[in-house]
Amino acid sequence: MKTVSIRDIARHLNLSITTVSRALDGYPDVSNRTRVRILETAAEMGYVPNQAARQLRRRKTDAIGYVLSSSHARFNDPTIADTLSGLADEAAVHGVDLIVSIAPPDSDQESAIFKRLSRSQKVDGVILGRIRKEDWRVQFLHDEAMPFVAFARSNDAVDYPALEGSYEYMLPRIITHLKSEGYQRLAFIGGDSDSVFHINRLEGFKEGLEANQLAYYPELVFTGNYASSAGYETTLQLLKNQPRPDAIVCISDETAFGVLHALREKKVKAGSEIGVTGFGGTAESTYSDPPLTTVDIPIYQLARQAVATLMSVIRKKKEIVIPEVPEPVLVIRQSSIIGAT
Amino acid sequence: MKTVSIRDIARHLNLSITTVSRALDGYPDVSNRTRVRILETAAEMGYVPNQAARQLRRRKTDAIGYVLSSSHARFNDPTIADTLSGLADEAAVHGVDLIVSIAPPDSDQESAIFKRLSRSQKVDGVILGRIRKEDWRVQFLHDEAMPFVAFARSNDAVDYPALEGSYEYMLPRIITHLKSEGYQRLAFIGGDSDSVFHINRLEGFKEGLEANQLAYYPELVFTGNYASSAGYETTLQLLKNQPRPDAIVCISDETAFGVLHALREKKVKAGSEIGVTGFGGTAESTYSDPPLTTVDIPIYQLARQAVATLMSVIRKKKEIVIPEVPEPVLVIRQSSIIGAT
DNA sequence: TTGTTTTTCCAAAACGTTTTGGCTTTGCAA
DNA sequence: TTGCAAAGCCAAAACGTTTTGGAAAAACAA
Repeated sequence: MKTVSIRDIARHLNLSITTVSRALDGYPDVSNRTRVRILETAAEMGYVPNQAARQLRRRKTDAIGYVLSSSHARFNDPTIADTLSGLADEAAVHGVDLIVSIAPPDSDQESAIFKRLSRSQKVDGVILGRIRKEDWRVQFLHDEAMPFVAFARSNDAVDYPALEGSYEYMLPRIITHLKSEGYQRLAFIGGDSDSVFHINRLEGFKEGLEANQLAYYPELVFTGNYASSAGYETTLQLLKNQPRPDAIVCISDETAFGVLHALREKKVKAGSEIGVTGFGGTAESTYSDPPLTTVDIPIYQLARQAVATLMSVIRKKKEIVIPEVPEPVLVIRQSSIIGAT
Repeated sequence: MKTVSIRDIARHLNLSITTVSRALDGYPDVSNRTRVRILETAAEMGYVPNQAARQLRRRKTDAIGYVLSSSHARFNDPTIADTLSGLADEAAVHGVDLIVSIAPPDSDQESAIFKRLSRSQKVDGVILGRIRKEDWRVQFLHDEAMPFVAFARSNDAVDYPALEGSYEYMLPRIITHLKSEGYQRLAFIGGDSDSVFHINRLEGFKEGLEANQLAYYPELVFTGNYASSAGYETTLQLLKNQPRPDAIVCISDETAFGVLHALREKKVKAGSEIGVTGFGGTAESTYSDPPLTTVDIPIYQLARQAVATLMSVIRKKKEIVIPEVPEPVLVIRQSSIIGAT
């Protein structure tokens, strides 16, 4: 905390603080000899620029924000680790800090956080996760002229950079696979009904059914919470009624784990009796019983790209190139194979 | 981004910026009438104090830092979600920001991050996770006089506030339970060998054996990575040799899941043939096959308490009270019951 | 030589707060 | 009336940078 400022270096070398500042910033109007002297003593004295002063003067913060939705976090969402690693890693690449907050979706806290983030100039930009169909955050940030990038696109009438992170086009592939295995009566367990992920993936589910000439049963479509509990409880319900579905398509791996557990408890064979698929490609999907058919989503990459895009918006690159998102992969395991043990 | 400053308010009301500042900060030397006027126009004009300016002047940042260890994150550690929610929630309570970075343990990046954090005055304090036996970070932060709190205590000769988050005393209880079930030959799959969690829990394991008059087999003790893969691979190894252990104690639930999967693959009945226990109490432990005996750790609470403690250090409370950490609970499920199906 | 350009440096202002050390004005007591 | 205290307000300095707009010195050109 014994902090050395640019002024100390200047005094120490009998130079002006202007020259020291400019030397450190690499301006050409300081001779090589003095530049070297300055760099050396700076290093030697352990100089690190004071962020607050720099921010105040430069009028930017070199920080970006990410607000976890707490429902999200509390349920131990496995994506959170990958997401944060990606965000933090890429932020480091660009030399900016990552400020993480947490709030329930559409809560007062959430709105307070976003107001503070933008108006008190805490961050240069924001990453938006868990996009809702109508998302007040995009309108707000747009109005505030605060740069942002989203993991998916909402329905708001605002043009903004968004990754296509819902991967709804993978659902038809899942369904084609299920049909080829002989499953016919498909259920769907989704997320909260206003999340874009849920809406898009449900849409993909319907399209998949249609493309495969399978019937759509509205009574077999459920909302959930991305967590195991939704899968577990919904499945218990589902098993009570006849006719049963013969396959359950889940919006997340976690949900699918809950389904598997319920089936096991009710002595229904996952795979041979009822097919189950997840979405996400968590490490545990390899180790479940039976191993889970899922879509392997490159969340870590996605997060990195979100930050990369945001930085190009902030730094006012001429055109924002939204980087290609790596293709997800359908991983077929025993949970969706009728001939499985 | 059209930002309104304290000066705007002053001009608008024909007052000095001093008065406005003092009114907003609640000083007594401003009349009630003007205070109200100021508060009203401030709200009306949407004033939010500029953080950088405030930090610069007040010489504190109202932010705390947390550095994820990336090996940690990449393996999809389930504790990360709870930890971060706890940190972020409690940070919000105290009105401070949480800055999250990521770096591999003992790497150059890690040292660069900590240097920047402390010297450029980005944060008022730091939370330390994944404590190592000899942890350079505690010496460093101590030398820099940067406040910090750790989730567990290292061996360094420095006095600092640390929670007792390794809960090694729960291991004897696990072992007593295992013994009472009739298991005798116990294996242990841990974490990285220099982490305090690993060391303490292994110690607890040994003590538990001794207390229960069970033999300690060094060849049955393994390091790992807290993730499923370690459990899976170690178990495959373990099953090749005779005599086998009849129970496997794991340092984390994830590790235990890997163990369960390996056992299933090799047609060994978890529970009746080989007992398995985890540590952590993840939601999935309820849903595994068989359900996993584990120790339910209040990670979220622990994280909150870490922040609370840190804030009391920062705010220079006379004495630092390290809050009581809620008691973990041993949850016994079928994975460690011999009579189980 | 004089004039011109280039190189190298710097004083001062600015960013938006907080804080110090007052200065007026008012009210009250003597 | 004077003296004094309290209440209410403010100018200016400070925090540590960056940036503007030169100025002095050196190098070069004529």
